[in-house]
Amino acid sequence: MNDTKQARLDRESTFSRRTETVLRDMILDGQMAPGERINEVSLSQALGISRGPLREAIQRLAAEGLLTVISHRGAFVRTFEQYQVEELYELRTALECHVVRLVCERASDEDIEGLSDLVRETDEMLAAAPDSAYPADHDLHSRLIALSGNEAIGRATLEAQRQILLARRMSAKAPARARDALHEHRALVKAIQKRDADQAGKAMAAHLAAARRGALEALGFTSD
Amino acid sequence: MNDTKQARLDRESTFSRRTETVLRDMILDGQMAPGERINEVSLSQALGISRGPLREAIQRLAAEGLLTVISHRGAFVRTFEQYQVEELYELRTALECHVVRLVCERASDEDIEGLSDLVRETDEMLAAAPDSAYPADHDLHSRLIALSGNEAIGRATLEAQRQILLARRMSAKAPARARDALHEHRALVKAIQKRDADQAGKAMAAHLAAARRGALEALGFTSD
DNA sequence: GGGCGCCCGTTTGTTGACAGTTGACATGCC
DNA sequence: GGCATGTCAACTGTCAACAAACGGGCGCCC
Repeated sequence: MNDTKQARLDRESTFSRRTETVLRDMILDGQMAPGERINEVSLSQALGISRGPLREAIQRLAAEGLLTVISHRGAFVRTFEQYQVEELYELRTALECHVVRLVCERASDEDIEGLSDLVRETDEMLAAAPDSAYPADHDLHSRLIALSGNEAIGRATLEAQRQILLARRMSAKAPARARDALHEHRALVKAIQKRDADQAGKAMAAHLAAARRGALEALGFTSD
Repeated sequence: MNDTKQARLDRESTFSRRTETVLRDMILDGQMAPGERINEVSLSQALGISRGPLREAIQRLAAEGLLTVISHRGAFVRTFEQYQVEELYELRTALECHVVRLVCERASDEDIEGLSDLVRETDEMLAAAPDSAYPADHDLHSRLIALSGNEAIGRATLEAQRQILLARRMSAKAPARARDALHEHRALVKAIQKRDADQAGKAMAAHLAAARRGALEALGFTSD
């Protein structure tokens, strides 16, 4: 058994920790609607644990920005105003534009080759099933962050991405942006291959701006 | 009683919440050394509460990156490797360089005038007491973040700043960088007054790079 | 003498119960 | 009819006790 697995088991070896990931998945999967209140008694019973570990998990998810806790009233799945969604995309822009600059400076040629492989694979998958959602496990963004090698930026970005994912749960419709996103990704990778940090940063900013427009539109917010 | 105060009272109206801020202050004030373990029983007794609320506060501070919780072993005041400190400064660079660009684009002339007033006041205070520490309540960085008007970026930056503050607790010596920082701040504000986003971003990057060097040196790490 | 395994005190993880607060409903008054 | 007040059930905040896990110390075996 390798260390990573051991460490993961250790990290999950407690009700509180396991509940945290279960709850997070429930929130992000849409099993709990934004604004919905968490009833500690019934949820803890449903999960087969007591209120203590559940409350601890709630505290962590609140610190992560997925729950809003109000004293003596309870924990609610977080809702987002338009300005908050815009702020989150701006946060991602700040972080991920810096990430691609770092990748341009630091990544090996093989790693960058892997990026274009990734885009090509996604292209083929999308050609085979044109209306499918963008395959999450082939996510270019997480790959880029991994290549940047900065765990702190990685955590911050992941948090912002999750909050955006939750915000989009407020709308039923998911805009079919897969093809557009793919084109933007291709342009982004092309800039990285040239190791042109400025151009790569602009490509990322443009990509995120387009994603933001799509999100705001899906949420019924007036996109400027 | 104004709303802000009411909201703050509400937010602090519970042992768990109050303990969170008390504990955070204890950690950042240096009352608890990095690496030190928190004994839940003795600390809860010292605070006059039970272990439940204390544990909840610990969970939130762990999510904030100030504590490290290891299953069945306890919560420890976080320690930092050199690479982690470097990552944090890189994170701040990504965030705060974006912040100053936003300020250049969005801040009013009066707000920018306020920035130079701030630098001037700090200058005078530093001239009166040359060896004093950099006055925290006149912190230019938080002012800039406030002017950017982005709460999400603000929270992320605050978290990074606090982690750096904690990391520096691992070293006794605080480098006397106040005068240098002031000069860098002045250059930064000058660029903002010209609303030159590129130059302001570069000034912020240079300022943070200098701060990073100072921090790494104080921590006894080999600065590259 | 050194290494291995067991045991026990200490500390954390979890539970169930109690107390205080909130929001909603019903009642009474203007 | 509308508004203020009182009451009540439901829920959260807190506590104290129980159970499991960890690690240090001891003795035993080689």
